[in-house]
Amino acid sequence: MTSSSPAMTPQARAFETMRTQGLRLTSQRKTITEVAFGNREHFSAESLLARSCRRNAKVSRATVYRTLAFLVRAGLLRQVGIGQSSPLYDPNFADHPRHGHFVCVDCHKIVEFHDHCLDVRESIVTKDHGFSPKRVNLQIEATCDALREKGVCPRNPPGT
Amino acid sequence: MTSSSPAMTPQARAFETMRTQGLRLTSQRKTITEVAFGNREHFSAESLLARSCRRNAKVSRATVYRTLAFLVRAGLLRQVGIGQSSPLYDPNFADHPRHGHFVCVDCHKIVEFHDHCLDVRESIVTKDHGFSPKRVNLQIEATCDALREKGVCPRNPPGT
DNA sequence: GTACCTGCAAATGTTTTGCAGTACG
DNA sequence: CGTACTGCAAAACATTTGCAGGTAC
Repeated sequence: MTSSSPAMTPQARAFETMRTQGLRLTSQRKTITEVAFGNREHFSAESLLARSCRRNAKVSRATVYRTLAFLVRAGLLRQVGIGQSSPLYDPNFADHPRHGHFVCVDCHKIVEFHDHCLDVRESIVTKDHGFSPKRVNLQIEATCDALREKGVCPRNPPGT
Repeated sequence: MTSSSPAMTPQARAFETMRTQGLRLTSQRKTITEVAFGNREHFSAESLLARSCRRNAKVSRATVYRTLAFLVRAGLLRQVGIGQSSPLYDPNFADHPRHGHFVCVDCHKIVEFHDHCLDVRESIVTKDHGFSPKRVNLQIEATCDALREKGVCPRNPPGT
């Protein structure tokens, strides 16, 4: 297992890719990458900067943007346009490239999901149109059933 | 057929909605709406401004943005984040709310498609997660089979 | 006639870039 | 040690907004 195998963490794959491309593993890139993949939450460039600075004072906005661009180019991160003013980044993309997103219209939470039947059908439809699918981006805006029926959203309990 | 029936054109529905909401039908709103729904191509705010100005000199950037926001709010237009710097707007959304987009990685063309099986499966998966789907956004980045096999993309013939 | 709408230009917010200094390998 | 990388601050964009004047109804 030398090069970027799927068994490696996205973080490790990022460092590996930097090494392979002859890019220097600076303390800034290390911090930003660790923070980006430090949890499974989607994040904005600005929040990544804030959290990176908290861990390593020597991180600037410019370097955050430059490192984000690298991670996206490397296929380890994806931008998801969830309709906000600024885009969010999805740290789970490398491990689960085919997952989609529910965006709850009620509580604005983002829930990830994956369905094999959808994958298959998407592939068939794409082929039928003379294409071969490379990357799929599926986002479903939806309302919360529990909230409508019981008045409470299980993902967003009252008193929060 | 009084209020916004599906049989009306999106343009007519836009004017109808303005009237219903007590908004004034100014020459600027008229021009911008007509240009937006004037063909089936996706467009950016900037290109909408340019084309609107060509038809009616008295159209400003601010009014274009304000009118775009209205048309999106009214459900007649949708923003599609096709990865560009600025978002594109989809004039076919009102007539075909469930269609998805192929984005050709080779020629960068956008091709619309619709598949009923996908609709059904999306709905089931959404329900399984405790949601009710309201709006679906599916974007598939793909390569052109004909280009790979024959060296020519039928949507983008050589000499273009 | 008047409230709503528009254009202008400035403000805002986000991302990019040029450059001089810094530090990785 | 040299070259790639960084921080800074300015630039480049995209979009929004306040306000004075214009216009649909």
